[in-house]
Amino acid sequence: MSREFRRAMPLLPISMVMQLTELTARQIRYYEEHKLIEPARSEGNRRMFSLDDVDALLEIRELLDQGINMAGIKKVFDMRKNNNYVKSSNKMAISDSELRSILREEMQQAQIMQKASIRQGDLSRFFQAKGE
DNA sequence: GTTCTAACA
DNA sequence: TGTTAGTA
Repeated sequence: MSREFRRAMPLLPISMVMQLTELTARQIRYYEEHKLIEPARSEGNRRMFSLDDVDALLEIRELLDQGINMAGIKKVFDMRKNNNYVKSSNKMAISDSELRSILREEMQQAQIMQKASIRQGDLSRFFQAKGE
């Protein structure tokens, strides 16, 4: 119980988190707006991040690198919350089945809006992988 | 000097 | 998202 307590303990200023995650302050604050993380606040209203926050941020960046957008990332996080994700040994940022699930919905939405929403990350490979 | 919010490019 | 303005 002590370990988890410390992981949730707010102690890092945004500058540290920026270096640890390679994310800009703008992005970190933006993700907070979208409830992907909820850092504590110091008396001076300064954000105080816990190791859990950094962990979440690292995963967000992981998904970002894979070409997933905010909407997709939100879905992944919601899925974890609802499915009560395995948090002990599973360090995978995201499973293939999950990824495809997200991607499928993204594709449908993109078609509906007649506007590609996630073309940046060469997502086609996840759908052509059948023949491979 | 660092971080915050808000807002505009 | 980047960046900037005006603060705390």
